[in-house]
Amino acid sequence: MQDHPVIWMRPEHGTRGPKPTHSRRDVAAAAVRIADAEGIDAVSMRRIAAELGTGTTSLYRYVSKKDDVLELMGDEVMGELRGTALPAGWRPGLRAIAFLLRETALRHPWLPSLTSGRANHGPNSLWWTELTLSAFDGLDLDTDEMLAALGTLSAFVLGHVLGELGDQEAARRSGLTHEQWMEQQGEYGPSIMGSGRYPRLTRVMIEAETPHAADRQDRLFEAGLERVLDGLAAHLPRN
Amino acid sequence: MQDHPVIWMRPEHGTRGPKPTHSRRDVAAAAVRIADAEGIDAVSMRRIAAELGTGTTSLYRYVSKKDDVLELMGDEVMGELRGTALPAGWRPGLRAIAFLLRETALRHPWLPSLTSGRANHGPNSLWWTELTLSAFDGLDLDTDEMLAALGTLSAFVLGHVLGELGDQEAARRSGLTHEQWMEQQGEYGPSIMGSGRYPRLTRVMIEAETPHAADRQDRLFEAGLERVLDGLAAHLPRN
DNA sequence: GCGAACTGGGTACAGTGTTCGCAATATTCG
DNA sequence: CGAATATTGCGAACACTGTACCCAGTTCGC
Repeated sequence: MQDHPVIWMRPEHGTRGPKPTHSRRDVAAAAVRIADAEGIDAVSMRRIAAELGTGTTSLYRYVSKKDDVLELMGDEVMGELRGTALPAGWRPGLRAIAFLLRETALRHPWLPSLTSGRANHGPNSLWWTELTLSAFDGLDLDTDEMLAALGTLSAFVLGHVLGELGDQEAARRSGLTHEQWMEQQGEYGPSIMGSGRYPRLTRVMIEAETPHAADRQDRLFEAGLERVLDGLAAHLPRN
Repeated sequence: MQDHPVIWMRPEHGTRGPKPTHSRRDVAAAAVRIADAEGIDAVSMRRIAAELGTGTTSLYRYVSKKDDVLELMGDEVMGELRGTALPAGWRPGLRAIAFLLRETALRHPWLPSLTSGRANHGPNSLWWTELTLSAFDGLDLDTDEMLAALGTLSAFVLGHVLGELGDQEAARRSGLTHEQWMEQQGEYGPSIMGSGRYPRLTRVMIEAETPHAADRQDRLFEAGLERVLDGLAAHLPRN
């Protein structure tokens, strides 16, 4: 009989031997600290161990594979949302959910690409799921309708945030001005703007105003969110 | 004067020495083949070189870092869409775009997590961008409005597909029945369903019908997509 | 023909996740 | 109280990874 593959089903530690020096939360917190400061690629088992002042392979007493650490990290970050409450009404509730998710993602830019898709089953994540479901309290909706609405909303949020973070990284990795960006954009410099092969793209590159504005992504997110909520509204009760 | 950091701006090869044995497309195609068959983690420089029957470090004649290979892979896959045309009208056009993107992603499950966010500037990707922009032909829309609409749409598609693929992988990695899934779901087996701490989640786990249906994700995608399009419709011309 | 530019590829290095084994330690049982 | 047993910390070792460096061989422009 081997251990359960899901970390949350394994007891954190036995009752027999010496007390462990650290906890899973210590490991998670250390990993989050490293990822926030130096990026997700800096998170290695050796680096975490160094941060905790312990031996590298000692980590495998708390975790059975590196993926478990990532799972712990995801749930650790969701813990930051503990204590928040949702406003009344499904629309304000969903809006709040979307903003909270985006803020959390921007605070920990490594998070979305980490958990993208895969659901986390840690206690904080379960709590968060429970909270999001509470946005529909009192509407007596079909379970499937709720899941569909939440799925659509969080798909948009995840997708938007990934795009936003991708832009941030691209911009940071090669601090370019708008002109340089336009210059190097294409296949072969002139051939994109001049060749006439991409007339619409050329026009967009010339006319687009939004890339200049600092709050561009804020506005894009808000606008997109309202449209998604509009779309959901047609299939949900008035309230 | 060093080489340009963006691969598409570097000439594929010089004019002076011996003709290269392979091309960038060969490298890209080999990498795509490996990723399709064995997953993205199997794509290593040594593995690609073996697939091509060449020396490992010879690849660095075609590419200056592994990230370039990933960029090539992304553009290679977008080439599959060459030759498709969009139906008339913005709504059918956007719908077709969404379906094409999803189908491509499902055909190459490693793609979304690879390019998630970062824009690809290869020729095929530029062509695809041009095509998506053509969905708004004849509406004389503001550039920023077009970008906002396209951004919202593709955020939803990306987010949905990532979730769908995450589910697929989770299901495959531990072929569980619905009951087993429910059993092992929570923090500590009984404590999630029984503790009363997650009443809404408990209800969802019991009632949810969708996880059983084979075409569940198809229907979720279509439903979500229509809602997003509904939301966009409110801010776009009738046609 | 000669030199410059270019390609193929072997070697080497620093890093990675993870397995195994062993000494030290705490708890439980006889 | 021992003795058996479970558990922890951790060093050594292994099979990988990306890639910098070097050099020999090839081909083009002059």
